[in-house]
Amino acid sequence: MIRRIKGTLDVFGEQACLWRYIESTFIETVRSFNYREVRTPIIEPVELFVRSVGEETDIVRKEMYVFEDKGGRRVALRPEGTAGIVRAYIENGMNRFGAPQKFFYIGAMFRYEKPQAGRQRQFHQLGVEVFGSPSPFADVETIHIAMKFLKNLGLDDARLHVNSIGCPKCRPSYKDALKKYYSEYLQELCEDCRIRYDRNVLRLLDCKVDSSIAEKAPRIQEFLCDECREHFVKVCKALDTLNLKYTVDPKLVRGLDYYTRTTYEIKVPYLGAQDTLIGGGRYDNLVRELGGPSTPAVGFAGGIERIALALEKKGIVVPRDILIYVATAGQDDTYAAAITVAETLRDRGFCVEIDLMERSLTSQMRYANRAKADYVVMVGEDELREGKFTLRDMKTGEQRKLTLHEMVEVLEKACKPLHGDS
RNA sequence: GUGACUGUAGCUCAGCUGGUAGAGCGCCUGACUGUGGAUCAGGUGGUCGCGGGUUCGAAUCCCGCCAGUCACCCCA
Repeated sequence: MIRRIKGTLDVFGEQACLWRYIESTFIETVRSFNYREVRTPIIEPVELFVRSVGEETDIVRKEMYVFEDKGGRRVALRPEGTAGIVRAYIENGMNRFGAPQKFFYIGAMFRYEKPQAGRQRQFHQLGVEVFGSPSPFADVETIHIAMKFLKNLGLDDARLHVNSIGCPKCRPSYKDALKKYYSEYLQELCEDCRIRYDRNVLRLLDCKVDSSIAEKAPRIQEFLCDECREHFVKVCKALDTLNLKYTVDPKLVRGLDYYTRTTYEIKVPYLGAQDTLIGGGRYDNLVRELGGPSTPAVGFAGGIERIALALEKKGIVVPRDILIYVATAGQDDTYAAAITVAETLRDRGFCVEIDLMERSLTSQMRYANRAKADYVVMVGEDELREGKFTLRDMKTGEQRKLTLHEMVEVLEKACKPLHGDS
């Protein structure tokens, strides 16, 4: 038996419905803010990620799928979405359309990691990117979208954590201060932390082995330059205006090098170690660093698998279409009539199933019940003779004989509350 | 990449100290020659994750591999 590659997922049935529900809720939400879709390639030059995500990050150092194509090009499966979109923005000269430019995307990402629940090698992200606005209102709009999206899904218990990690002007002085502080504790640090000390000082803050040293470490807020501090204050104020609850988390450091100023994460308290549903932040220098015009930007990415897990954990179910099963009882001529009935109902927008197994009426009823059909229409000899069909409400067991026209009317009336008002 | 645990029917699991497999649920059919959910009867279903070793004999013991789960690393 050929089996799927480690860390990949086959998704179908109920679960696929859940994914589609997540995606369509996301699209609905971003459309209401007038964001436009962007689709970029899954394969990109390795160099793109080395220069954007960062040479020293784990993503680039050990998690990237890299190969050489037949033309000798060094190719990577994208480990995240932002880099490709920034590349596309520059390559297509999107800045000529003015600012801001607001995009959303949905797609597969790849990272070679040890899989566990909520962490796949092929995983799926949805996200937004805003180009051209240096304003804290842009940061907050992306957060607003993220929170509203989760709320629309029913995840109103998601918790927002925000921080500012400064800019190239003020961050170095903070890093120096951290190094100075930690240099006195080098002996007490865990093995990983000694590596972090040299490679990425900021990461020392969220060590899980021993947090007591980090507790007393200098806080970045005290090192922010005036511009960064003001920016952060405005972000917090705007969040208050929108009534979005948040926690300022000075230890919130993100793993990608391109972030400046605002960083944020949205977590849910019941998913174990993989509890971050959405992560994002501002990246004011990335467009320029990749060769484009100096363009501030901000965005987030959310993990579809994790959001799906959260919804499952909370027992949130996807609203289902009304299902009508057309059952045949009798000979071949009833089947012909049943098809016509089914098709008429489909043309009216209903979701209609008909027997494909040539089973007995009893079996068809069993099937309809199992498929959670809301109504069964029975088409048999009697119905053909009378020109009226039997409509059975599977919930109440009530049934009546109706002409096709009457049946459509009854069903449309009955389904209206479930389809919403229109 | 590191550590720990797990892997028996579609699903949840039982199978004691080695004697080549069971239950519940599900699914199919019937009781019910035009009616689902309840009940009853029958039926379908498994190279015991894969490979090797020990043994007269392995689902059971040993080793390796694969996959999953949990934590770390990191992140969505």
